Amino acid sequence: MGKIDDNKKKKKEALFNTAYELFITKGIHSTAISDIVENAGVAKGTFYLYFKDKYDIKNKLVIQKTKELFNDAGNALYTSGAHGLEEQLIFIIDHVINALVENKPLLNFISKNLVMGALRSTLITGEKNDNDIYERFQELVADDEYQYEDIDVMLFTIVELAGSAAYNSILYEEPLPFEEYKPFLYRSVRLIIKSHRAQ
Amino acid sequence: MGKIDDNKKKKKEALFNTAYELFITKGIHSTAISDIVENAGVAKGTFYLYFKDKYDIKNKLVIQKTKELFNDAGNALYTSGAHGLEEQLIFIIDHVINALVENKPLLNFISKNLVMGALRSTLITGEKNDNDIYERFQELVADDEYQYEDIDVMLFTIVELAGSAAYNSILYEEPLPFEEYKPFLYRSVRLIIKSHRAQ
Amino acid sequence: MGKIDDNKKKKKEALFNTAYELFITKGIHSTAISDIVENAGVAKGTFYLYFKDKYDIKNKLVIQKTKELFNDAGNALYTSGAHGLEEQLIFIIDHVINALVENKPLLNFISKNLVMGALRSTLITGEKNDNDIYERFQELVADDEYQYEDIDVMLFTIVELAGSAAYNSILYEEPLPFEEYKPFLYRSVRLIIKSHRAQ
Amino acid sequence: MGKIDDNKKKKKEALFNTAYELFITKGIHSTAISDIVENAGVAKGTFYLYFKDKYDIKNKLVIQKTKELFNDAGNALYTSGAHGLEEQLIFIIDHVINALVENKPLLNFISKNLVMGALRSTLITGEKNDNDIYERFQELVADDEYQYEDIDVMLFTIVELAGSAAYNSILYEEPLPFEEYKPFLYRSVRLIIKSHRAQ
DNA sequence: AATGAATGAGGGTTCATTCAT
DNA sequence: GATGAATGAACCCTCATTCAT
Repeated sequence: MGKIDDNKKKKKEALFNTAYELFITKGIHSTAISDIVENAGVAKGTFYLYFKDKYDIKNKLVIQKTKELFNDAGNALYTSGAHGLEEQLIFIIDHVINALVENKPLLNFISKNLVMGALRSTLITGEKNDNDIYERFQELVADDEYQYEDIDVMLFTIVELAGSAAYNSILYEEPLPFEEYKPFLYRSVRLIIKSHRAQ
Repeated sequence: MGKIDDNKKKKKEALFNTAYELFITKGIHSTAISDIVENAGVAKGTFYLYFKDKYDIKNKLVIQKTKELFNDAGNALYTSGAHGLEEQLIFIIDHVINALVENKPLLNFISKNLVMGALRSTLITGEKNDNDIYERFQELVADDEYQYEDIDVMLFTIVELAGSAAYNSILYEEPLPFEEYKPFLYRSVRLIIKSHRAQ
Repeated sequence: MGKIDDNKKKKKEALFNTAYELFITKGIHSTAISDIVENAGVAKGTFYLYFKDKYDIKNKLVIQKTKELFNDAGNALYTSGAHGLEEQLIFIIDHVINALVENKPLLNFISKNLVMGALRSTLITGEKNDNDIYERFQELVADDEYQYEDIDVMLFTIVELAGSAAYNSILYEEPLPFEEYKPFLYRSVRLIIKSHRAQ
Repeated sequence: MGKIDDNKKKKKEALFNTAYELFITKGIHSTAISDIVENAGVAKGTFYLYFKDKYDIKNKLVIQKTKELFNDAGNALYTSGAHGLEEQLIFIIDHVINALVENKPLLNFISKNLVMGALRSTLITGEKNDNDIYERFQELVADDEYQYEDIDVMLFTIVELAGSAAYNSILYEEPLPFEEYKPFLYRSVRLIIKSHRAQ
């Protein structure tokens, strides 16, 4: 029983990892399901036991990878000594973006997809995840010395701006190489945060 | 001669228009080149006389449609009575977004692609277009009572934020239906503009 | 023991019923064994304990359903007051066809398959079934005031004609809607019966 | 132009012939489209230029072969010296059935499908075919010394009975080998014909 | 320049069957 | 006997691209 379930998990994991590797190496379009199963060492039919089609596994990967990025940032926050919501959000954004600077294929993969959706997906799926970044955000906001209004709007705006701008800046150096654009981006982020403080 | 050129232009135009219609109706993925040529009333081989492949025509369409959106906004600005860069940029953004609210398939099509890139593409292609929105921006900035620094950065940041946020808000009502999100978005845009004023 | 046998019978029955339901709803071609076992609530491997493959269960169903049709007609005959072989055979044919008119999916399913074969299958399988329609036919013939020659040929000819003609007439209204074709069909059937009377 | 059209016809013909050969050799179910195109010496895609799918080509083959059978019988009728509708129809039925006795795979292929439908399909498609068997029937009826009522019904009934009965009798010797069943069948056919004479 | 028949590699998907548990 | 995860051959069909006309 445990054995079978273990095996199932292992196969799904193998497909997941292999698909990710191929997606970022060859691109989604050029990755065939047959590529995935071959590299994962499972039969073709097995793929369809776990995923509906190529876009199903892609979406699940985007969500997983996005969460990992933010969870890593959340974990790093503990030892960072960042104080106050503003510094903490900047720290998280910065941590995520730095990871993407180091991993451009990943940036290209998650592209501008689903960023905020991915973060909220835990709530939607209902899976309890005590490392959950979305809940962490709420706590950070609650713990700040200031009161904030429309927290979801604030987070959404920051994440969309950072994601969209970083994507172009990192991958295409547009309008500037990211290192040069960074101060502008963070200045905007800080303004957005401040604008959500209850007066 | 002029007639032949006319005919050539007509065929290219037909392919362009047909492709757009199909892309927003059926989606890019589900639109085959054979669909395009059939509906355009030209032969399959003809497609390849004018475009490299499906993605070539797609990219050109995204650029064209983006420019149209901004040019329309730019034209409306003349009769709007909006004064000052802040009001003028808000007017343009608002005009573009309203058009997208009314045309969600178009929003879905240009999605988050190439927004800024499309605007700057005139410079890249070198085609002189005296209606050019990018130049218009420069003029608006120059004419304002304030001085601005890092104008490209400012425009980029605004356009990326507005594009990315509007996309989610209009199509998925995430985090709020657009009408409710709008005040927040415009508040952020104004902050970004102000932050680029030379002190 | 009886319980186990009961359980076995129940599973086989469940597969049988489910397969029939799916065959007439989705068609044989579009019904997969996985559909059958899923709906029957048994495991895939269990199917193979009872049937060789999809066509095995299909054939058995056609035979069963055909017999049910004729047995129902035979039972109704008791209370019908039909006298003489001619009226009795017409009664049976009419009863069967009426049932098919009311159940076109069933007509489509048994189609033109195996009609006579199904009726004689009892003899082949050797299963004793005291309600057996084929034996009933023999009795009806024996009890008639006339003597008949080549009884099997007569029954075969009637059943093939009625089955084949009714199929087209009911399902496709070809060459006429069945209600209009019926008098012609029954006239022919009566002629065939009469032609088998020993002169 | 003529060359291209010639070529098209040749390819379609090749597919048609090859499919027929394979259908009667291996069976429809076991014949893959890839088998057909391979043997026909054309590319896979070419198949779909001419036929929707396997069942499209099958249906067209059944119609074609059925027509050929009846047209051959119709042609033989000219030199047969058969006089009167009764003899003529018996001649045609007999000619067709003899051909099927000699070609059991063909009998198995057209099975009980579409018999009457195939004969009437010319009328439906509107293709003018001066050899058309359905029109020939009308003429034979018109030329007979008797008047007939409900001619379509008569032809339909005869063809369905003959087709259905011959199928079982020839292929399965059920209820008798065909040579022995034949007299019974033809007796029934004659009765049906006579029953349609205007009194 | 324009055509459109032909190509055939390649993709996605299904599903009967097996077999370790 | 019963299970159901895994298999992988098989199949259908699409479609970008070519090229003779």
